[in-house]
Amino acid sequence: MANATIRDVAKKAGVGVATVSRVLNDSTAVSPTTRQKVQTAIAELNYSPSPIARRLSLGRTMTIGVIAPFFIRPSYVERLRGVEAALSDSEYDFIIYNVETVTRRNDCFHDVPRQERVDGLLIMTLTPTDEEVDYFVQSGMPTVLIDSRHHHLSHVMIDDVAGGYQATRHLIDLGHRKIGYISDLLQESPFGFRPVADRYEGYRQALTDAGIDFCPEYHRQGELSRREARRLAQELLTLPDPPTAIFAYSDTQAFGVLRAAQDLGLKVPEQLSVIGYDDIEIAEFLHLTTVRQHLYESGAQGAELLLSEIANPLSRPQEIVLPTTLVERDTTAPPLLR
Amino acid sequence: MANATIRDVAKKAGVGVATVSRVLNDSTAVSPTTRQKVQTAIAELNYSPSPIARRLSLGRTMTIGVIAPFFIRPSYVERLRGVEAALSDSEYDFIIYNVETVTRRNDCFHDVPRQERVDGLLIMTLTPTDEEVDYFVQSGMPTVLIDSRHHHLSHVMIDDVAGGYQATRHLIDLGHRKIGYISDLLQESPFGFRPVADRYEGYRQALTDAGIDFCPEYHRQGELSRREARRLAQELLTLPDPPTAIFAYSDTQAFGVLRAAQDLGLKVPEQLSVIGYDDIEIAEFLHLTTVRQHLYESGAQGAELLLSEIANPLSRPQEIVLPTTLVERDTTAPPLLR
DNA sequence: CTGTTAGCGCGTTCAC
DNA sequence: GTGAACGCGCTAACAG
Repeated sequence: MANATIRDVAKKAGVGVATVSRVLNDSTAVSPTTRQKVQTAIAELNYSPSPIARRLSLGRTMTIGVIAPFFIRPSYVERLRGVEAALSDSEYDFIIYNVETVTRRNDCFHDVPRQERVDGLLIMTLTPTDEEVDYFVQSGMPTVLIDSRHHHLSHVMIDDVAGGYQATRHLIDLGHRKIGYISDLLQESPFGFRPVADRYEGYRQALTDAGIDFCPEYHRQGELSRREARRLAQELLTLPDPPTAIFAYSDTQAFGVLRAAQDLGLKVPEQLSVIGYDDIEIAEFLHLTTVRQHLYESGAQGAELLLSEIANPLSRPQEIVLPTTLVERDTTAPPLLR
Repeated sequence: MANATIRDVAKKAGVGVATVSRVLNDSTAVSPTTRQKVQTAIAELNYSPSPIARRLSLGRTMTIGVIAPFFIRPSYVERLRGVEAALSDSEYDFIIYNVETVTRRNDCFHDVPRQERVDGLLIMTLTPTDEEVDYFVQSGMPTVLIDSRHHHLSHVMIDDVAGGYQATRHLIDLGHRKIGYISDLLQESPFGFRPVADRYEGYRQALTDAGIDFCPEYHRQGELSRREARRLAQELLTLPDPPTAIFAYSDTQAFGVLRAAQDLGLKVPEQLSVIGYDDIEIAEFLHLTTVRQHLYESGAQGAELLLSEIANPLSRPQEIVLPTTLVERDTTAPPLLR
């Protein structure tokens, strides 16, 4: 009973293979009676068409490739979930290319398009160079960027400038004037992460709009980890004139800040306000005020964008910008009066 | 420059397609000079064989399916990471089938094997029924279970009985006699999760071995969520004779217990010891004593088991049992003396 | 409406 | 050693 082919079905139903193919893809009209015959034959043989043969014949792989540094940060899982949901309704499978090194990144960008393994590419956070984008375009590979941006490619962005602004603004509205910012490394992001520069820009802008001078000493950068953030926060908080509030680039880093405050015996939010970014699951548990990104949506919308691009290859690059949401919890409050 | 085929290469090198195929798969001996010709032709044409055509011809899909409720619990991501690592060295791709409902579970179990989409199946935590296992076997589909068990299928298990025992034993060794257990729903696990029953068994066994009577009142079950665990812990802690220590089925639930203690003004670990299970990332941050599972390894070893099973279909089912590790942090201590 | 036939790109017998 | 021809299972013209 292993595997019936379309020919077996055709024979059993007493029709030609093309007819079977027709009822399978209901492309052309088929007379109700023959359709019926074919369908019962299919049922009796427990027939299921071979996707591989179908793909070869169609010249399409019916799968899309998702390239991302998935396992480095919790936020990717949420995005992936959105992708999965959007794709599970379609005929497309997806295969994951996990990137944890620059070498691997380059390999993926170079090999995946030419290997005819996928009909489209979904790239998360990683930003391809102009050269690489040209390569994608020339290969005729539909490509959508999520959480990254390029003018030749459709992309769905989270408005990180606005998010950074929103976080900073919240602190300002509470009355803070001395606002520290602990961010990911701005300069040497080997993968070229957009959000790092964007959130920083939002921070600066909010300061400027409120007439607050930017104090370089209040901006610390370090590897995205709790430990490093804790160290940086410690530096910040032991300054002669320490900030009364700290905005962290990510929730993970915000937790490091919280820890530093705890180490120094500073009460949050009374003596120090802390705001994070991402709204990962634990954030709620720890009552962290943060900025929520709509990660699931970004994945889902990116996948749908790609699907439509595959269906309609000539379309112009589209841009979707997703907003962020301020989630007020218990780690921010007005500063103590002097 | 889109896509050269094997025929183009053959023509350019002035040989037959079979020869090209031979150097591609270095199956049969090819004279060094012709091999050289072919290889330069391949390089000049930037040729890359079509995986799809290859698969059709080979009759193998070169992809394996991974079925799991991935996005429900953080621990699956770690397992998946192990799978990815093991598979990225091989020629196999993998497709994720995410299961969030019982319907979806049944669809996956039924459809995936017959659709000739995959050469092998990796099933995480979900336990197929005997009937379903028969179906897999009859379909000739190599299948490996991770974190689940069946005598007809190879599987890699985490020794949850030992883990439950270990957690409970740790509490006992500290001097506790009144030990509560907050678990996932034991009865109506629609997916048939093994670990639920196993950890419970470990808990009971440790109690018995220490000569402590099992107190049904101390065992509470509820949906695996922080909120529900918090509610259950509250019940436990407001008992006339409350437990001095609580073992939680998962770290997530342990956090709910911690919260309940906080609500009631109970100091941890002085007035209440809490131990979790999983050692998810936040556990370290919150200094939770817990039992670590080797999740990454379970994924990696499962994938390798499957690969070897695909290569050698006649092999007998194998069983791999991975140990657990007690991670002592700051939420457990001896009980207060009366 | 429906059957026949020619590919899709590659592996693989078979003769040479 | 090497090339020609067939087949994997399906779709898409092209005739009827």
